[in-house]
Amino acid sequence: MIGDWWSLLIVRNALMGQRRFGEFQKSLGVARNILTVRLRKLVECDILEIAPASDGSAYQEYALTKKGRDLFHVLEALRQWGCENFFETGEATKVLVDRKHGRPVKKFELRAEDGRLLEPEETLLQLAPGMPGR
Amino acid sequence: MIGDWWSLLIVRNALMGQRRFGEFQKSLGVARNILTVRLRKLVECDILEIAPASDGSAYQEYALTKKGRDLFHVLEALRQWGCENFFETGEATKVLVDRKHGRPVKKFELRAEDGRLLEPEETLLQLAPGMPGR
DNA sequence: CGGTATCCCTGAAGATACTG
DNA sequence: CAGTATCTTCAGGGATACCG
Repeated sequence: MIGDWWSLLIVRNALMGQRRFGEFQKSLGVARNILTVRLRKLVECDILEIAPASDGSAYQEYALTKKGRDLFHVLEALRQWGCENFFETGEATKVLVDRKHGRPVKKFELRAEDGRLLEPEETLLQLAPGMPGR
Repeated sequence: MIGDWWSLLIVRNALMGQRRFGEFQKSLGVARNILTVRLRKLVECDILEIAPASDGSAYQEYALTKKGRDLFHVLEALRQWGCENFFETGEATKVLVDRKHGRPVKKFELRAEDGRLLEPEETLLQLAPGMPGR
């Protein structure tokens, strides 16, 4: 249900308060057709539910259900794992391996678009260009 | 690092005590070439490390590092999420949606190969045919 | 704004044969 | 037993055009 590229990121952003199609689309940079399918699947799985727009506009919103909010613990465990194991030494590096043979290619640091090295707490939101979840 | 189809399942099985190439291969049913690449990547990421075979055979084993063992918390959060949200009512169902449009196709139950309905604690090991992790 | 429909491409995974 | 090399398939994702 949440093993694909985007679903867990959508849930994460929903936990941060996002509710609208356009919010998810812009914050994640996901293609709109994909987002449509992911949102529908999450609704079908009872992780999100459709709610009337809170701002009175004609559109709908996507709200987390209990099952969806419960995923916080998974996200939090993942976040902690990342923080403890990749930032305690101060190095925010990412391992790159050759896709075919799994051999190391290079390691690079996670930097913001302005070149600044990212702090741990930022990396949940700001990821390297080309990675999902920006 | 662990977002692909197999890596987290390999770590899970490693947490259950598996250490050998062949053990992972048989228990997960993953293609051997893929397993090679995944194991190498996990080693490169410092989640697994290569150790001499404990049984004295000429081969090596894959042992979890601290970073790898720390993933237990992620797996455990995931397991609990699954148990609480999909088994508290007694129904072990899986949602199937159309890949292209995300619309519901059908729901089916998780059954063992003999047709018996699976208990929650079994589903971490026994998944429906066609799913990874068997 | 919030989608839907269509086309295309890539890369993840599988099958299979071979090897030390 | 534990891989490696090669080929193939296919689902996931992206781009784009269109719509109410």
